[in-house]
Amino acid sequence: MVRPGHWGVRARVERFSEPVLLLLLRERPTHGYELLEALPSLTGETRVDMGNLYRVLRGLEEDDLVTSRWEAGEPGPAKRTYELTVEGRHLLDEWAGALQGSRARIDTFLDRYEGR
Amino acid sequence: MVRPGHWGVRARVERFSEPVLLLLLRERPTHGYELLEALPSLTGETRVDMGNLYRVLRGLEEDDLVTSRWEAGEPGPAKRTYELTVEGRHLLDEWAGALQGSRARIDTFLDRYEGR
DNA sequence: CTATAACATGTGTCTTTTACATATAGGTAG
DNA sequence: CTACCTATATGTAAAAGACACATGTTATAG
Repeated sequence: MVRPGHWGVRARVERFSEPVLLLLLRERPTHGYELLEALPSLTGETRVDMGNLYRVLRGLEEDDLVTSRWEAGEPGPAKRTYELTVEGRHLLDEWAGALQGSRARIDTFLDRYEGR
Repeated sequence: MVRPGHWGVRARVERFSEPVLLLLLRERPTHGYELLEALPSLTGETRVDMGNLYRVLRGLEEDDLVTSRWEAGEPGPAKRTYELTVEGRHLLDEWAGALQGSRARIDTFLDRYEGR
């Protein structure tokens, strides 16, 4: 991030992929690789780290925020399909509220920035 | 963060204290402790880590984004007053642009969230 | 005059989060 | 057979953040 003489600036929300995953899973059950491809359009990142993505998904499952099942009968490698639970839905709601607060703080910053 | 059975949700922008510092310093030269007290109103955090704050300030100075001088002649402990440089001003501009993008992504997320 | 508190700047270190690299395996196209 | 895409996963390093403590100045309360 800090290359000599240059401070890269990205302004990302911490752990933003988590609420994005929950949102995508609220729309329909989805498997990891498909989520991996859908994430960039929402996160704005060119690529998403797959290793961490799968870890987040299993972490969510450990806390019963999602459930998973192996998808059988389809061609290609086995897919683990994730589905949002009621608790997961609640967490998404919490994230939405927190993100509204985050947006408000960014607005405050930008208003003050544009003040001159 | 992950207490058993509860996923805390904070939705903070990564390294947000950095652009906030730059913004405050654009308004006027300020010393560390004063910045420490001014930060919470802009970051939304109840408290700001002083250790990391001073480290960020010295990091900014290393890259010539701010300059500092010891304030003499005043009562009380010596104060190191920081002042924004032209490069620092440019970095602030970069942050402002990046934060606009960040806000746009949050808006996209919330629109899709409120979609049902 | 002494203890306490507020001001002010800093270091040390652990945990959490993110980044980068690699492993494994089924299926398809050339 | 080889290369590539799909799909899931582990190992580990680096960056960012959290928590604890050290040091010195000055003002105020007892």
